[in-house]
Amino acid sequence: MGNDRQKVLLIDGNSIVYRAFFAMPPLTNSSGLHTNAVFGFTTMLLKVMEEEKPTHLLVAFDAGKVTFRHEGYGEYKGGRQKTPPELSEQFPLLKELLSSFSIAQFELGGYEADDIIGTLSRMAEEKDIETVVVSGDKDMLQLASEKVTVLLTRKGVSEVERYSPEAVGERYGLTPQQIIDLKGLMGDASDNIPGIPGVGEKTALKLLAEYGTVENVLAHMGEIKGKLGENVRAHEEDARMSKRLATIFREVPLERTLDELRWSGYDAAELAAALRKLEFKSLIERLDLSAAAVGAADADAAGAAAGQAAYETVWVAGAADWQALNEALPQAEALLVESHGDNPHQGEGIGLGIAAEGCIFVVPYAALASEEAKPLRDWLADEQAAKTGYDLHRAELVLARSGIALRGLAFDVQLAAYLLDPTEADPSLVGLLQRHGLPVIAADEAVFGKGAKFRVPEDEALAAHLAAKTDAIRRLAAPLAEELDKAGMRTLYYELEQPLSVILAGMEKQGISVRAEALEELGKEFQVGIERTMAEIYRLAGCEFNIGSTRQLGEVLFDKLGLPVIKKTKTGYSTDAEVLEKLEPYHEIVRLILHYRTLTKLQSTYIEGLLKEIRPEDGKIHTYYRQTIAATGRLSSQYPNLQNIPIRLEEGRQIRKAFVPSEEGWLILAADYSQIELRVLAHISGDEGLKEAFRNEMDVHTKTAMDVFGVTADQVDSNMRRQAKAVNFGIVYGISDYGLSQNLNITRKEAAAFIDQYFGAFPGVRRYMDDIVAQAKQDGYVTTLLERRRYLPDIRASNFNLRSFAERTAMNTPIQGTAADIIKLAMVRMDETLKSRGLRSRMLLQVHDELVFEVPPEELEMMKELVPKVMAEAFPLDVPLKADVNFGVNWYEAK
DNA sequence: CGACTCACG
DNA sequence: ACGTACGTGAGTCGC
Repeated sequence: MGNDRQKVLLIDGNSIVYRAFFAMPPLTNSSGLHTNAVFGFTTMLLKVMEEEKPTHLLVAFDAGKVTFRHEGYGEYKGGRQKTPPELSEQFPLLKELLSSFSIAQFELGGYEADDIIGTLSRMAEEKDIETVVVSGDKDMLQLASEKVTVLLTRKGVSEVERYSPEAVGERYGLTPQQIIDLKGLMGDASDNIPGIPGVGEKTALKLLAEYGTVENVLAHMGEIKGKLGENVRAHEEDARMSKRLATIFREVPLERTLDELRWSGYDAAELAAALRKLEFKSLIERLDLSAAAVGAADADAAGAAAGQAAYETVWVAGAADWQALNEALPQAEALLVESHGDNPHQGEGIGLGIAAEGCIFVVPYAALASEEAKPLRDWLADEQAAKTGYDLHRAELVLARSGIALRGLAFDVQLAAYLLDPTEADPSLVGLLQRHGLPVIAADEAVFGKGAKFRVPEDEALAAHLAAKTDAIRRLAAPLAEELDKAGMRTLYYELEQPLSVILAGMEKQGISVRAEALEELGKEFQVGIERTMAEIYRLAGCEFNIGSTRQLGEVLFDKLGLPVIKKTKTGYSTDAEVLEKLEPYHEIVRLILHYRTLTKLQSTYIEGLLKEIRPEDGKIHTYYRQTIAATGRLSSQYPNLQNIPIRLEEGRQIRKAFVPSEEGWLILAADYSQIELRVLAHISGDEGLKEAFRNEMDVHTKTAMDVFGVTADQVDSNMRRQAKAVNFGIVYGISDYGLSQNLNITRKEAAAFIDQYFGAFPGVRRYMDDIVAQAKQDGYVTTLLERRRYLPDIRASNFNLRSFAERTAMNTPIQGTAADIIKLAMVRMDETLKSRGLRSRMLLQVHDELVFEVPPEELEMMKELVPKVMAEAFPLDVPLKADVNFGVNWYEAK
C-alpha cells in the first residue's frame, strides 16, 4: 500500500444527529446548552475515523424545508414531528465543532443529505476510490456496491452495522438497487411515503423475491391473488411514486470536487478550545488535547490517541507466562471473568483477564484448576488484594462453582454505571466506552454470536476479545469513580451497593431448600383441578379448543357465545382477568376460565418451573439477584424469580409450604416492613397528618378513609377502607384520576373527587407531588434519600403521554427507591449483626419489603427481636419504621 | 421474537 | 383532548 491510498468517508449529518439526540441521555453544559446530540455525533465520528482511517471526509446536511421531492409529492415528509428545540439548538454547535476538526460540510438548497452523499459516492466510484457511507437510514443501503460500503447505526449511534452488497443480500435477500423497490412497495411512514396499503416488509420481500422490481410487480399485478392483488392494482401509481421518492438522486449539481474533502488533521489548540466550550472533558482527554491550549499538539493526535492497543496480550500457557502473571498480580488493575450463559449458577467458565503492568494476561478457564494457577487462585481469594471488575457479583458465583473464592472487591464498573444511570439501555462495556468517549471494543455478540449460535472463538480471537474487555474495565474504572463522586453517590456506592453485592452472592450461594415431593404432590392436585375444569369448559363451550390461546378463547367467548366485548387489544379481543371478571354474570364458563388460568399458571410457572430449578446436589433453589436492573433501585430475581411466589390466593400460597429450612429442626423466619412506602412518603413530604397517623400507630388506610370521607374511625366500613387503600396505592404510584377509576371501577369524576379530598386532607403530600415534578423538570432527574438518582428525560416532553408518565415516575421513584435503599441498608446491617454476634442464622431471600431467614431453634427468640429491630433502625425517618416478624416450619407458616 | 397474561411488592 | 396507574420475571401462543 503506497501513500496514494484514498478512502472517502461520507456522513449523513441529519440522520446521525437525530439518532444521537434520541439515543443519548440529556446532557447540558454549565450554561444550560443541550449538547447530547453533538456529543453522540462526535463519539461516532471519532470511532468511525479511527476504524476507517479515511483520507477524505465530509458531513452532509439537509438544507431547507422544501426539496425537489416535494415538487412531485407535496405531502413528502408530511406529518413529521417538529424538531424539538433541544435538538435544533445543537446544529450550529455541531457545525462549529466540525470546522474545528477541519472537516468539510456540504448542504445544498433543494436537496437532502442522502442526495449529496449519493452524488459524491458516485464520483468516488467513477474514480475507483473506496467509499464508506455512514447513516442511520436504511435507504442508504441502495448505495452499497463493490466500492461503496454503508455503515448503519443501530441502537444508539456508535455501534454500526457494515453493509457490502453481499451483506444487504444476506440481511434482506435483495440487491442494493432493490432496497428502492422495497420502499416503493411498503412505503415509509416517517417520510409519509405511502407505498401499497397492507404491504409491510414481509409481503414486500415476498413480492420482490418473485418479481424483482416494482415495475415487474406491476406488470404482473393481474396474477396476484386476493386482497393483496386488489391493493396492488388500486395503488399502482402510489407504488411508482413511492419508488421515485425513495430513489437517491446521484446527479446533484454540486460544483465541488472530491479533493475539497481531503482531511489533513485539525489544529489542536482550536479543537481543544471548541471541546472545552462544549465541556466535553472526556473527549479532550481522549484526544490527548489537555495540553493543547498551551503548546501546539501534533495535528495527528486523533489517530494516535484513538489508535492501537496500549497493552501486550499474554495468553497464559507456559511456565514463563505463569511466572510473569504471578509477579504482576500485586499490581493488577482490572479483572474479567467470562462465562457461558446468562445464569451464573450454571454455564462453564470461559476465561479470565487480568490487566497488570501494561500487559493483559488471559487465562483459559480450564487452566485455573492447574497446579501453576495456585498463586492466581490465592490472589483471587485474598481479601487484601483489590479487584476492579465488571459484574464481580456474577464472577464470584462462577468462580465459586469451581471451588475458587473471590474476595477483595474494590470497584465494580457495572455497578457504578448502574448507579450513574439506572435506566441505561445498554450497560455493556461497549456502551460504557462509547458514552465515555473511549476507544470502543467488539461487542460480545460479534465475537461469540448469540443464542443457539453461541461459540467460543479460537484461542487467538478469544484472547484478543477478553484482553480488550479487561482493558476496557481498566480504563473505565477511574472516570466512573469520579463521576460517582461528583454526583454525590460515593457513600451509596461504597457503603451500600458494593457491600450488598457480596451479601447477595452469599445468599445465592446458600440457596433455599425446596421440597420437590411437596411441589409434586400439590401439582397432582392442581392437575386434577385443571382436567376437571377443562372438561367443564369444553362442555359449556360445545367444542374443544386451546384455552391457553387468547385468540381461540376470544372466538369462543365473543363469536360463538356472543358475550359482550369489553376491551380490545392490538391483535384482537382482550381476555384478561379484568375483562373476564366483568363477564362473569353473563355465562358460567367465565368463572371456570378464570379458575383454569389460576391453576395452569400455578402448575407451569410454580410447580414445573420451580421443580426444574431445584438442584439435585443439594435440593436447593439458588436464585440470582440482579442489582443493576430496576430503575428505582430495587433488586430483581431470576432463574427462578423468587420474588413473585404466590401469596394472595390460598391455592397458590400452598406453594410456600415447599420452602423449608435446610437443616433439621431449624425454622423459617420472615420479617416484613409495615407500610414502608407510605412511611417514606410521610417522611419526605413532611405531611403532618400522615406523620401523626404513623406516630400514633394508626391503621393508615382507616385514617385515610376518615379524612377522605370525613367520618370518624368507627364509621369507616370495610368498603371505605378498601377504597382508601386504593387511593393510597395511587398516591404512591403517582396518582391519576383515570388510573384510580380503573382500579376501583368507578367513574373518573368520582376518582377525581377522592383525590381532591385526599389532597385537601394531606396538603403536605400535594405539596410534595408538585415540588418533586417541578424539581425533576429543573434538574432532569429525581433522587432518593440516599442520593440514588434516576433521570427522567421525558419530563419536559411536549407529548402529553410521555410527559405524564415521567411525572408519575418522578412522584413514585423517590418513594419506591427510598424504600429500596432502606431495606438494602437493613440487609447490610443484618449481615454485620449476624457475623459480629457469631449467629448461625442465615439470610436467604429478599422480597422488596421482606427478608427471609433460616434459623436454628436456639436462636429463634433472639432473631425474633433482632431482625425487626435492625430493619426498623436501618435508617431513621421522621416517623417510626416498623417490621413484623413471623416464623414457622416453612415459608407458608411464617405468616 | 413480540404480544398477552399473570405472579409478586 | 390526550388515555395510564409504579417496579419486576416468566410461561404460552403464534408468526
